[in-house]
Amino acid sequence: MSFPKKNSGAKSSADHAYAKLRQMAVTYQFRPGERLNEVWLSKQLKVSRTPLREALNRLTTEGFLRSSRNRGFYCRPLDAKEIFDLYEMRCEVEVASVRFACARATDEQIRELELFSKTSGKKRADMDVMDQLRLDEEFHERLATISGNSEILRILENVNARIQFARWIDMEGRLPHTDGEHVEIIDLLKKRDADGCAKLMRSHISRRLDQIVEVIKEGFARIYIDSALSAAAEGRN
Amino acid sequence: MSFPKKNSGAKSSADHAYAKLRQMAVTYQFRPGERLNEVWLSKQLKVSRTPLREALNRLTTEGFLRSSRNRGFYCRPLDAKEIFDLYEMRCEVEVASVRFACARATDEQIRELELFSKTSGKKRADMDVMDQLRLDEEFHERLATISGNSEILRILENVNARIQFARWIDMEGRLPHTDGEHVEIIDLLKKRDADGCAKLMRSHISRRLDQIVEVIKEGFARIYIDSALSAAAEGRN
DNA sequence: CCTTTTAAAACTGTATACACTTCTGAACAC
DNA sequence: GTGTTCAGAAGTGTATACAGTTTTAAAAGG
Repeated sequence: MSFPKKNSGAKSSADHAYAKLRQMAVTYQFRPGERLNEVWLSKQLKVSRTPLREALNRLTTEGFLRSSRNRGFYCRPLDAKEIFDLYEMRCEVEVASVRFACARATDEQIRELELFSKTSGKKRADMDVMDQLRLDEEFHERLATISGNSEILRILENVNARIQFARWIDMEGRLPHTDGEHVEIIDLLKKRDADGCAKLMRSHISRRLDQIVEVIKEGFARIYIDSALSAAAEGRN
Repeated sequence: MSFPKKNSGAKSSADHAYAKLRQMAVTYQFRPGERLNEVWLSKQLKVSRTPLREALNRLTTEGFLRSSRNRGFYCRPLDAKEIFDLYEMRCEVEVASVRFACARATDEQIRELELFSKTSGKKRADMDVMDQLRLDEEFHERLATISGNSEILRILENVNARIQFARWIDMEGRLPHTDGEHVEIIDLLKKRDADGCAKLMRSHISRRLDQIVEVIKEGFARIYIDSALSAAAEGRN
């Protein structure tokens, strides 16, 4: 019974293209619904169409792109309903995550999480919004890790990436009391208070759910106005 | 703003390969850890390696296969921990699903679900275990549909497929009182009793969670004994 | 015997060629 | 002007060729 060993560190063309395209898709550097030209992209990324299409296919099954027969790949729409569904999903996954962590994380693991939270709390002051957001994502993904359920982590990573743009819009200006809530969660984790954790997590996440339509509107403005400006600056169009 | 239209009905080579391979992977027609030879598979499925690899990649990101650089694709292991995580995940997703359905499904949608449940309850008697299992999956996926959250349905479809083999093993012999529980759920749905629904669903799903290790053992036996027999019958090996 | 070496075979990852579909825009009809 | 037709351009889906890696198995050495 020979199970093949894990991948080595070397990065294939397909992985390279995947990483780059994912970053672009997550941040809506493609406009919603925009068709992606494979030949053009393969020139940009300096890979041939075969590994490029591998990356595009992967991103499609992960929900970052869409595809249509004989019409290729295009950017996912910026859809309020979809973002709403993802927020709801995230809420449920996170509640489960923190409950399982209460039941299963070791004291050591909780201490590590606390250390991470404190360290990042200090760095936070001189960071831009996107970096702060990524720090928050990492906190929650570490929590999911110590929940002991790999599938929860898997889903959470996907959902977080797909709502990142909306959260980024939402966070700008209105700087969050994220840190305080993370401290509270850790305190309840230490006490192994699953119900308390769950309740706090639910309110933490679902608080801004009703703002989504507004956020999406602002999101469209960012995508179309910003990219129109930068396109003009680059002399395109 | 031109959003490309949805796919037509015609099936591409890649889709054909995907459907076939998914079926094989779900039911462990590949042995856990077994390497998949692309040239051999492409001959079997009568498609070239390009669409074949597209299908293999998709199945990998969906969790049905694994891959390793320069060593290609191989069957996912039959891993008790993974199945356990998936069962846990399913439980949380289903509880969320039925709660949302309580809050959002129309009376008409609930009636349709009830009709489906009654119809399939009658057919059940003269069906084999796998078909009964698929009927149960369809009930839960219809429920997820009327929960109104597309992401919940998306996850549930993936999880159900990935635990199908384990559930199939688990169901054989011990024929389930699934129908009765579905009726109960529908009754509580009609009363819009979200807490009742959630509680019932949780017990419905998590009941057999502690049996998983046994199920996996039996699963290995099926895979290796059955396929050894069929291989012998075919004169292979 | 068993281990090590190593050269050929097999296989994967990527590039490229080609067939078929969709898109574009000019010519034409009204 | 507006709408229609249709041929060429552009683009996607698939097959195939090729380069580099891994596997195999036979030979060599202990």
